[in-house]
Amino acid sequence: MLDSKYFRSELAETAARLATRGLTLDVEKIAALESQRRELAVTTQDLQNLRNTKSKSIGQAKARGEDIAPLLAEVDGLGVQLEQAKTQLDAVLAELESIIQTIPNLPDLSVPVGPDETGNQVVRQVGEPKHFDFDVQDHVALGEALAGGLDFENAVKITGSRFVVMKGQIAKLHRALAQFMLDLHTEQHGYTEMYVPYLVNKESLFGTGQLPKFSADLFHTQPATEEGQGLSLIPTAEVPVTNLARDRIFDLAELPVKMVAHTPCFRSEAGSYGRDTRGLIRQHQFDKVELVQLVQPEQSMAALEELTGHAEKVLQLLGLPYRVMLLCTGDMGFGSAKTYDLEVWLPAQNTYREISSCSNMWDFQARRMQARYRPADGKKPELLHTLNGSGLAVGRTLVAVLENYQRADGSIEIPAVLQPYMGGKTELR
RNA sequence: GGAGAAGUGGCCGAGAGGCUGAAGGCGCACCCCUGCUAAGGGUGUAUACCUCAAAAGGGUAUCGAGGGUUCGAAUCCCUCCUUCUCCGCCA
Repeated sequence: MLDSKYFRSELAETAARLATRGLTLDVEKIAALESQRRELAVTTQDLQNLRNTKSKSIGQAKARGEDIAPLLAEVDGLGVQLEQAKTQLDAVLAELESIIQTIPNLPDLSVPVGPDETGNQVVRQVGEPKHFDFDVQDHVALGEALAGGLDFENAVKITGSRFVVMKGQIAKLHRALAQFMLDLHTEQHGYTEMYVPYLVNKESLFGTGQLPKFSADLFHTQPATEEGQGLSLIPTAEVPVTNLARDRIFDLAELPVKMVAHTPCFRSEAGSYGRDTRGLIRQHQFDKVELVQLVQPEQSMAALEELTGHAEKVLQLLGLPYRVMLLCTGDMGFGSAKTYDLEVWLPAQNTYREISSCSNMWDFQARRMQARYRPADGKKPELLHTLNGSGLAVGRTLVAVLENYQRADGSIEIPAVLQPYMGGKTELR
């Protein structure tokens, strides 16, 4: 959520910056609501003040044993006036809230302006796409041919489309990838491993920005038990992990907080049917290792570079060619001020595909969550900055490993860093 | 799931319709005293918003959450949430 003070005082500037994201603000309407709010707030507070003062004098008069009837007469009607003012104020506040809650974050000034993904910039390209002297197969063909592999048919039977069953050595490779990532981030990059709930409440979804606007992208439980009522499956570990900071005030010494969690992610992807229907790329359920950092504001941009580097390290160690994209204003997510996407080379698609998205959310989520830190003893708490990034999406990493490490006979070489996690095995066949 | 008890500031803990944004203690910060240390004394110590050019000052809200009663609610009533104890069930 944007800072309402800044929002109201720099309405034109805000509107201009949001326009780069393709969003048109109804500036006049907002300004009108804002001045109404101001007026009604003052009226309400004045009435409350009057009521409090009168009530106090009634109390005092009563204590002295005086007749309070005339005082009560004075107060008569005050309650009704107050209630009216308050009702009006609440209505205006609710309208303003609903507007500001659905406004995305302001892009950082270093973000290129562009309409959609065509405006993204390649920041760097690491590793060279490997040359294959045979016809490459895609991960579906490779995975289904392996003994103990990817099984899409049975997933359809037991659940539906866009789910997968993994069996045997592929299931193990999938697990190995997640273990490898977790170990790397905890042992080399200083993150604390977290195990978190996969079902979250509305407050959490509001905190990270999924609600109220993106309810349709989520799976909501239609609960069999009362306990489950109103909970939703997490679309990313970012939700539970970042919300650990909700309603908290951190000491400066505690920052930065760096957390990593491996969780399944559930997305209904309502608008995306027809895209990537084949294979593991776009699933309703997938595993992801998520990095989250809570930092003081001055350090968030440096932290974004660091966090992106941590995600890149996974690709480097796996020997997967990739490139880093700086997303333009038109392609960024709702809460992000600046986002780098990592795109891994997929030989079968002959292109780079997103495998990680690393974002600096600035104070956008922190404001929704009231996640703060105390800059110094005795100083007022300030909003901290939150960052998150995939490190990496496990399913897509599996795709990348299968496709990039395939051999002419359909067997798969296991990258060296994964072999310890595979009981020393060097290949799948 | 059944039966009880409880949720107050950074923490502990009083308060049981008005004089309570909240006694007292601990902790913390600053100051004084003490040649060090220990002990002692003093002052201060929530958050958000509004008003004000800023500061000072003033105002409003907040005692788990939301409603209600009342001129007035931390205090009374209702609903919900959470925690604890005992029983049951379970991984």
